Amino acid sequence: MKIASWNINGVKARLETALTWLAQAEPDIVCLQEIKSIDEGFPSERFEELGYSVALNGQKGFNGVAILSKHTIDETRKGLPGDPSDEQARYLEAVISIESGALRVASIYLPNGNPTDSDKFPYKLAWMERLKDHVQSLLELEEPLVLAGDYNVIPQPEDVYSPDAWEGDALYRPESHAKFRALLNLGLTDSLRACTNAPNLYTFWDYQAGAWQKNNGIRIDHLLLSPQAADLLRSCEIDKFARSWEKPSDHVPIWIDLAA
DNA sequence: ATGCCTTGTCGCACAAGA
Repeated sequence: MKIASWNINGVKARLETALTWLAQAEPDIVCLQEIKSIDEGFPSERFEELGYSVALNGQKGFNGVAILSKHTIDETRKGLPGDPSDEQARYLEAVISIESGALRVASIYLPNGNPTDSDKFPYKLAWMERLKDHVQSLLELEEPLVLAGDYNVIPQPEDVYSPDAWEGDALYRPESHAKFRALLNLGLTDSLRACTNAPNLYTFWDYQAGAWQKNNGIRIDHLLLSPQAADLLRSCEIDKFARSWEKPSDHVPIWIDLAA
């Protein structure tokens, strides 16, 4: 069971690139972020032609998350509980039928939070608190759970080309680290770190300043697992090659293989 | 130094991203 996460930075601009990667990588389930489209504008047919069912939580112009699955999607949840006034489309959860039972998957686009002196930073921290509360309730189900997405958090110094350059940034602030650790401390496993402690493994390279050419990357896309999912983890890989393609997203796909 | 790209929006520049 191959499960991927990919911030595609616009589904319309990235459609052919995404289809090419899907045909080649053949993931069972894909969590997409930043589709930048309303549900009605999402080219679902193109993905259905490849055998995927599509679940969406779209938004006009910004944000927007999706889940593609070759297995049946039984139910979905759009948005995190805890703030009815939050209209940003950043969370989608699906229960997917697999041979061994049910697998719960979430596609997460955690707020960036910059600039940190604006209301965007407290929004990020509050969103992380809501995510933690919701995940805590999901863990009580004691089922395989995969929380996949763009977390906009650089977990550790070894996850960034130059920690000094990110000092003070919302992706690297102590408050962001504390919230991310609190989430992990519920009992989640960071898939990549369960498979390797190698430094300088990145999932994002800025379009600007030759970041890709200089390998000035950061690791901010993560697949976090419940204990029942972590027990099934076989491998975790980053498809770095996708960043060198024409018209690339600034993020690349990261995926896990589960023994399920 | 928030820019040096890239995307989407009814755009003829701008916000947002990270």
